[in-house]
Amino acid sequence: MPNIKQIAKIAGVSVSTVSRVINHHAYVSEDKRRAVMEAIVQLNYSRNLNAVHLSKGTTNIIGVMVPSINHAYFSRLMEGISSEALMKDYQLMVCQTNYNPVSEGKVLDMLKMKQMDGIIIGSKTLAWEQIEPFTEYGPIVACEDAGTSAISSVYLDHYDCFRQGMRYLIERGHRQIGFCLGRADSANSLKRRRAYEDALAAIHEAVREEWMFYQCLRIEDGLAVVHQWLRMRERPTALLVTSDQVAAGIITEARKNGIRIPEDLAVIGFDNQPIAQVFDLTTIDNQLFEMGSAAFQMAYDHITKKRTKPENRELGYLLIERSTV
Amino acid sequence: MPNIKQIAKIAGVSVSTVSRVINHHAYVSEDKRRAVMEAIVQLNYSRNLNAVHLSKGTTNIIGVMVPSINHAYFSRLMEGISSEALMKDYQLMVCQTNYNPVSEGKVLDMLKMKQMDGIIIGSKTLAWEQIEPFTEYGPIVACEDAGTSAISSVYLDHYDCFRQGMRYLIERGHRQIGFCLGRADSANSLKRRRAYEDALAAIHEAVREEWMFYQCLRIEDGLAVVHQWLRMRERPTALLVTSDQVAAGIITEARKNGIRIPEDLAVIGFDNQPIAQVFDLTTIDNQLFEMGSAAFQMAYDHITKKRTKPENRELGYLLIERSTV
DNA sequence: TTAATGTATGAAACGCATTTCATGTCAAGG
DNA sequence: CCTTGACATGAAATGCGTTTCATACATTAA
Repeated sequence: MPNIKQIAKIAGVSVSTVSRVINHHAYVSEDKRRAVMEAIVQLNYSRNLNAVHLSKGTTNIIGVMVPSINHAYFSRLMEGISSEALMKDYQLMVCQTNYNPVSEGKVLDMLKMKQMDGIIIGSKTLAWEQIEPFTEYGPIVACEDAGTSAISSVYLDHYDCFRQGMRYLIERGHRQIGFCLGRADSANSLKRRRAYEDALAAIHEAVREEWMFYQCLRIEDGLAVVHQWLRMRERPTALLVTSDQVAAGIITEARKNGIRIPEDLAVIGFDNQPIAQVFDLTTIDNQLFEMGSAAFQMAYDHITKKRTKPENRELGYLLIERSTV
Repeated sequence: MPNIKQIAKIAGVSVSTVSRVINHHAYVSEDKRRAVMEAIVQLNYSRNLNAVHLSKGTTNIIGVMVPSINHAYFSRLMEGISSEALMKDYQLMVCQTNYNPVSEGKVLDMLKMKQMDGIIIGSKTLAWEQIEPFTEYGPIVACEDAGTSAISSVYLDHYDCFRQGMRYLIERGHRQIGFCLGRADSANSLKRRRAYEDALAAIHEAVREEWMFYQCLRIEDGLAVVHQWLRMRERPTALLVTSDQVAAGIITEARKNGIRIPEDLAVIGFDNQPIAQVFDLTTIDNQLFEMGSAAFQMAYDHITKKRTKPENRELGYLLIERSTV
């Protein structure tokens, strides 16, 4: 593989001049520029990016930490990140962690080892305090509320959001309400559960453990929810489901079992994914794509403007009224 | 940021010894090893991976070229790649191309510039001849039939596969059969169309342009198919749909319009994604996950064993009988 | 006892491009 | 005619870890 030195020799110039030509610096005479260009073509030369990265101290790579690559939520989020990264000529290093703390730690280490200029956290299991020290090595932007930590974040208020979903259901006469969440102990889930309990308290309804479904992450998880629902003596008349896919699974299985939507069971989804439109699903749009692109922009700004203090940006959400409530 | 030199100084050894300790080489006395380890902890040292990459000439990074990050097909494929990469301690650089030849070229360039050790092509628009020259810089594995080119590949016989779908429908009495494909001019689509035409010819049925739907990529694309179907005077009684998502969209919209599945319209999907299970959709499982992991393994083998001749591996497929035919 | 091995360690070369600093030329302004 | 700034170019330092080569001592086999 030819290097800059060989180009310099063939073109009859110094390596500095070659570098200037490659990087479009000013102050290179037309003759030499042409000579260099010709040498580059002649030797079929390409820069060794590892040398560039080492020399510059940056890589134009952003790490993306997600528990799973194959999940509608993260796919949409990554699409937002990617679209922005593409425009800024940044590459994405997608790191699947499976919520494994060791894997998550490895991603953080890669930032320290200068393999990437910054990290966007889609979701994680490590505590903020364990992540915080790494902000020293580059911007870390979380796509969830990072609270008072020194981590930047783009997020939405899931308490509010859930409250609004509850309000919407209650206004339409529902009092028997259940929910479907993902990880039981995640910060978001805890907030949602609190919103749920507060909303029920406000209408003097008791909280029932059996109406709370956890580990609802994928479309197929909707089936079990319906089967459990069918076995209950007292059933919720509405479900707040934090994933359109799960909601779609519920609706499909419900219809198969003769359950009318929304008469027998009202459903509100989350994310406003394409599947929600197809199912004519009432859902809360939480702007995942925008969250992804905002997260990238934030990381990018910190890298290029060398900002250090964390930034927090709250995004809005929007209840989309369709036919499942 | 501390470097290996400072560690060496503090530990009272040479940089070679530090490197040996870090890389777990033999022949380092216990005293020095400990001294080095202590210095590393003391200075909170981490290697600069860019220097490592430059020095070693490899990066342990595999590039993944996909048109879209947010698409069930590629998500599943990438999941397969990722699971294998995780085990081998490789990182994934996911490059979204939007089928833009310029973007695709950039990915290939990154291989040449040693930013990655190999490339897995999920799908592309460039011609094989344009890709071939880059195999010189590292293994390129395509997740589609690379024909007689010098590109390695993991693929399945989409002609056969489509023929089998057609046979299944014909055996069940269908003669009016249509299909839904993605890109009209992709190699796979052409093969499928050929299989379709051959199958119809075998039962002496004419080919009808209006029963061929293209650009069917996402769940929402199923709606338009149904609406067109409704407007036809003569309708196909069965559709071969090369995506479970699209099939699910079709089924959902069909049911909404009172079309009975499979009585009025039989549907076969492709991929055997979770959504197919939920919809109890008859589908052809083409082992996307396995394709992804096989592709990674192939790339990995070429990197580590420095093989050069291309390899081609055909995977099987399996028709999953469910209730939509 | 000698030759051959194994263990241990450091100096220096190597991978490659960027960037600062120094130097030099030439034209415009005073 | 001299100063100043724009233009042009190269030498050398810099970023950092890996690896080869040379060296030296301690064993072990012959």
